[in-house]
Amino acid sequence: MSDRRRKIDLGSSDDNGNSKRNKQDVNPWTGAPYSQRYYNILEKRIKLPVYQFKDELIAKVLENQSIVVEGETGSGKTTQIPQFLLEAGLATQGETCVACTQPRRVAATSIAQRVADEMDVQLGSEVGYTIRFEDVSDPHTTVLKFLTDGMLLREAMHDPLLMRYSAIVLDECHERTLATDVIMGLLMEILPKRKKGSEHGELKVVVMSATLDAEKFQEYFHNAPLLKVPGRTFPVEIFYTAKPERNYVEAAVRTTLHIHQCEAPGDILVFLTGEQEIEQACEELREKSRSMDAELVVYPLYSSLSPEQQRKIFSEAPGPRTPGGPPGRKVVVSTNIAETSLTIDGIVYVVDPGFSKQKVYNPRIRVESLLVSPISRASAKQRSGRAGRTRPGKCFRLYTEKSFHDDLQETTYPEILRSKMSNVVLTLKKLGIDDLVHFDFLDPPAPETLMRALELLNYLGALDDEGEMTELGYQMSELPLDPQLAKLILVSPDYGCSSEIVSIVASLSVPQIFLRPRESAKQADEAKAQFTHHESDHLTLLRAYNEYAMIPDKERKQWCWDNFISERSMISSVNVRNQLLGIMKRLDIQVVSSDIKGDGSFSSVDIRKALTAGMFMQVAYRQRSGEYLTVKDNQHVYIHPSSVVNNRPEWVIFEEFALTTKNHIRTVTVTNVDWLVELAPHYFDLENFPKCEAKGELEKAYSRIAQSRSRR
DNA sequence: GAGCACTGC
Repeated sequence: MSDRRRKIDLGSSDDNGNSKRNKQDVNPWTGAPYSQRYYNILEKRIKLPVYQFKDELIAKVLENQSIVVEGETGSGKTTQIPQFLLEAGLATQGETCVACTQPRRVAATSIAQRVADEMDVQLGSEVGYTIRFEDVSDPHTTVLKFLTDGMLLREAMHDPLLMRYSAIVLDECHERTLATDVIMGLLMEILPKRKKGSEHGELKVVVMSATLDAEKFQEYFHNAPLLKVPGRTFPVEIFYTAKPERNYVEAAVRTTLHIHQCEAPGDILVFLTGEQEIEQACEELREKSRSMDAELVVYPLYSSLSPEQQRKIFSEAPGPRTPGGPPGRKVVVSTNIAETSLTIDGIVYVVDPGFSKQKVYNPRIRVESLLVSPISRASAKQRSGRAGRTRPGKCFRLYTEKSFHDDLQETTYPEILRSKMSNVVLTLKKLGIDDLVHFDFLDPPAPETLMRALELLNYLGALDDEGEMTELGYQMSELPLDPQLAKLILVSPDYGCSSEIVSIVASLSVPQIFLRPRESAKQADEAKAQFTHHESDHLTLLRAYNEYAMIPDKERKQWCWDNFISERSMISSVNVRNQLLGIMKRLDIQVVSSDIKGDGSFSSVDIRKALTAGMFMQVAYRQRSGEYLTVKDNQHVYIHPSSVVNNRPEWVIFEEFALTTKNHIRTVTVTNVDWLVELAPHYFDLENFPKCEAKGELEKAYSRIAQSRSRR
């Protein structure tokens, strides 16, 4: 063992962590001597649990094409393992580099910065990152690159064997994001083509996961060896309720107040499922704690809060109300965002009612929706872990121990089993995967879900009847959008309004632009009324976008505030629009506008026609009874009350089908039956059409068109 | 007449 170790250990310090000032004091990547800061950080790095496993990891990586690393929080795996791969000699400056994927952008950027510091190099030169809108890396010098999993997938579309990489570290695999799952499937195709000694050179893969799934990953990667790295966290004592709770919000409030009164000092984190629930619980907590001896400061936390509101959760807990009195306490009431994306140090108590909102997909009616569902045991463990980051903590689970073991699933259903596949299928087709049925997914989606995706892509013209990708399909795959929106962009020049359509599409790809805080709902509605175009929510969005774009930069913040418009969303829609324009230029798609006067005016008819040409699969028709039915699927739907379209038109196209108390269609635009049969006759082919009132109207439209043609 | 968990390109 020791012999082999010496050969591969290229370490820059001895085993005691004492860096000897010798020739190894020169940074091999830059040729410059190491700074004092490097040695200071090195001392801490050596103490990380993962450091003990450095030689073992390097040996395993050199011997195997894939390995699995199971490491708990606090092990240091994310920052150290990519560096160990560099020490193993896997990267060659200017030729190949090591990639490390992250599910979230902030993680990719902040870890890159940390590792650049540890390696004593400039961020963007030897160590870099790539996320959407931002590439801080250099093909000539970068040897280690952090990137989002979605970004690696994009890169693969133009580099199908991932030739620029010699090793790929997939981090946070246990989260099973859609992109991570697709990349893993893709690696199953790539790895046999990039074995040791092959013409393309070897590609190494390190799959990193926080426990639980390690065996499944090992088996999937053809019995890859496992390296287990312990974490470094504090013990968390778990409590269960004796009986099931009927109302979990009420139980969460009660438990929190109980902790506040009876437990030693330390902050509390409460998990609930959504904004409304959280605001309600916060109000009750404030109300009921007012008369208590110790102060309780309550912060809500969910993603649609502004960054400054989110930052408040990091403020210190308050002191005693009166000198010598009991110290105050902080409680954060949060969605799942605090389970993975946001870490709050100093949490000692966690209250876990055991629910979260999860996306579900119903392929039969082609609808994705959010459902409050029980969490998995893995999630429950992750939540309780949030109590032990700085010292020993306690977690109060508001369900019985029996329920934890018998009712909860082991792990959360991976996203790939809960999503529409249309975008994934388009991407895989672009990557040259022809046989989707036999594509080696870790968890294969339901065949019906894949069928739905193929059907949609065929109707959109992205795939021909043999399932081969068309020229249009190639262009669609280049656009980072859902296939329908991509199609919409590609047809829009035919209607002379691609400039407007890009603005609309950009506005649709960001979170809600029109804000409506409960306490000022009326003012918000009045503000939105200025932008209203009665035939269309899409055109209402366009008006808001156009006005925003015409305002000088320094007035925009105030304008957003005055008009109840989300500044964050507006800024990101401008970014998205610019990215889309860049891709359109590359694809040679014309940018034309119906705004002849240049004052932000537009042609409603042309734009609504373009929308109809792109979104013909999402149409609803008003029955004589007054109810709307979706065309073909015959689902009862209601126009969402937030829509500006309130005169109950006969035909509408819609962006989104939201299942809540009722089946709502949101973001709708008035269309008409003549356009439908003119623009999408292949979809409205009456031979394969369920009998319904809409069918009669379509028949009439077809004969009208036939008559006018014969008259001509 | 309303309730969009969270990411990502």
